[in-house]
Amino acid sequence: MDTVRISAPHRELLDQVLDKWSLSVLSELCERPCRFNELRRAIPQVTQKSLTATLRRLERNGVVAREVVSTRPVAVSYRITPLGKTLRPPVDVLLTWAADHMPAITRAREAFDAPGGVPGSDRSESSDRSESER
Amino acid sequence: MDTVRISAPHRELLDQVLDKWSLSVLSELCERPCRFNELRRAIPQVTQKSLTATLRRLERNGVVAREVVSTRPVAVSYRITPLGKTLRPPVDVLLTWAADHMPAITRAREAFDAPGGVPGSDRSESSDRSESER
DNA sequence: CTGTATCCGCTATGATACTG
DNA sequence: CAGTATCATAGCGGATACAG
Repeated sequence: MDTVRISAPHRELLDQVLDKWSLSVLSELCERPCRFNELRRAIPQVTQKSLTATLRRLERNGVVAREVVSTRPVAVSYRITPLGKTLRPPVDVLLTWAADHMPAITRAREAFDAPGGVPGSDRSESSDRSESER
Repeated sequence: MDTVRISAPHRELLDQVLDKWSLSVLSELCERPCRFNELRRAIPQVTQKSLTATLRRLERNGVVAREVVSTRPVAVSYRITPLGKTLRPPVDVLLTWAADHMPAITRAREAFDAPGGVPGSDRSESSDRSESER
């Protein structure tokens, strides 16, 4: 009844901000401003290309700011913006959720991926699940 | 300074639960259990294939339950699980954030995508910034 | 009704090389 | 250091056909 009903624009927005690497980057920049390569080191799995793309997207959405220092060689620093900071609590809530329920999720996955030995875990017919769950 | 530091497993988990259609589906199932085609109607943009995939993934992660009623033709009902319900507050916070900051984001995007007429909006050199980080 | 199976094109992503 | 350019590949989403 309550709960904000999701709309297309909302989904699109969250797609931009909560994509594959955004959370990691945001989480990192919330701690301190970072240079490009600092971010790479902090998030080893991301490729240069994807990191660049992510930073651009975040910059475009106004949550991250890019600063170029004209030294030689140039130094570029990324930092969270005020708007970006407002994203912190929601993200934090999310990460907390993830941390809290990780075990349950893992269990659910294992049950689902069950080697087939477990009866009742079958995904076909089962007129109704009156079975004493859990 | 604190903020939960994101880890690979967390990111992977959120990728599964917060993907393109998950929020829409979850948001729908939070309201009431739904049949497959009810969901399709509720989320017109999703294709059958993607909806199936999304439901499977959510089911695997234990946030959605699938119930098959052996009528003829069969009826399948999806509902949110207790675990799935715990996802509600975080998601709600997120959607609220999106709603609240949508205007700011839109403005940021327009500034970024600037037709090139606006000086200073250029993404290259901006020599200032004395620099001294940590 | 509720899917599974295919083909297909687009995009995202990774690996690698090159530039200012 | 901080990217851009390019190529190759993987996976997703769309459309369509078919099945229990």
